[in-house]
Amino acid sequence: MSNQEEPDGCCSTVSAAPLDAEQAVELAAVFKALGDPVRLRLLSMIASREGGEVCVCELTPAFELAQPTISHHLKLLRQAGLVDCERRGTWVYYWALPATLDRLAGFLRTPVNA
Amino acid sequence: MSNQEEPDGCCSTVSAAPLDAEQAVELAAVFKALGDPVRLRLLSMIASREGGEVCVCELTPAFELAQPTISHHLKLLRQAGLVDCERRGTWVYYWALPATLDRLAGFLRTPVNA
DNA sequence: TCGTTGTATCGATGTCTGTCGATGCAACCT
DNA sequence: AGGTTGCATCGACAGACATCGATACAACGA
Repeated sequence: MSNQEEPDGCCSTVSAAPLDAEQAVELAAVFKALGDPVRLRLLSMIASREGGEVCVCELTPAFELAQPTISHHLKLLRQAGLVDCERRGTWVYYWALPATLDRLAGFLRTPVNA
Repeated sequence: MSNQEEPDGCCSTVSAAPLDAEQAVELAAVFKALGDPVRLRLLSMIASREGGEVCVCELTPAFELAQPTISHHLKLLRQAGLVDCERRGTWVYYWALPATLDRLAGFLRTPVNA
């Protein structure tokens, strides 16, 4: 099989071939989730945590924003497939989904001989 | 010097350390430019072009959108540092700026032993 | 110089988004 | 059971954004 672009579009890159409309909608939705400073900081705080998990009770006080606002941003990150969460007793823990990050990174990476 | 994070923040990654507010604003602005399907397709059409340059006259008819709308999206891509352009006679040519793409890709790339 | 073509800018408009206070739900503690 | 705490959802509102038609500007050709 060709190694330039997968038939199902799983490995296309920005500089390999023009994006079709459907793929563009999917990818843009994820990039849109990264297009806010608060969400970018939230994702970074989650992804850089040693144990891989962060309690919401640590994320909320890190911003000068109301608690519903942080919850809203976390929801958008979750809907974008960038993080996932689980309730454990009283607290809710979030962790990053590296597969989505790597997918975006692979899409943006330009060929070395560009 | 440490190779984990540069002191000026030029090489920080999402999973290396929590992003400070200022860096988050800068990066989010670029991601926001990618958070639209039309802009993502425009960038892909420009970055994947063999000669590296695309005439606007080729980009506009590829969408079912009015000409000012395409011009607006190209302006946003330019302001984000993702593309640049030059007028050459009657036509205007756009090309991608791989440095910005690579910066974003590097930011998103998670460590191999994550 | 005048008309034509390619592209950008302007102004308006409908929709989306970030933010908040109020409220609801889940889990814990006494 | 009742009170408390952590987090999500709801409804509202101001600001931002995508889109368009109209228009302006730049370059070319006759």
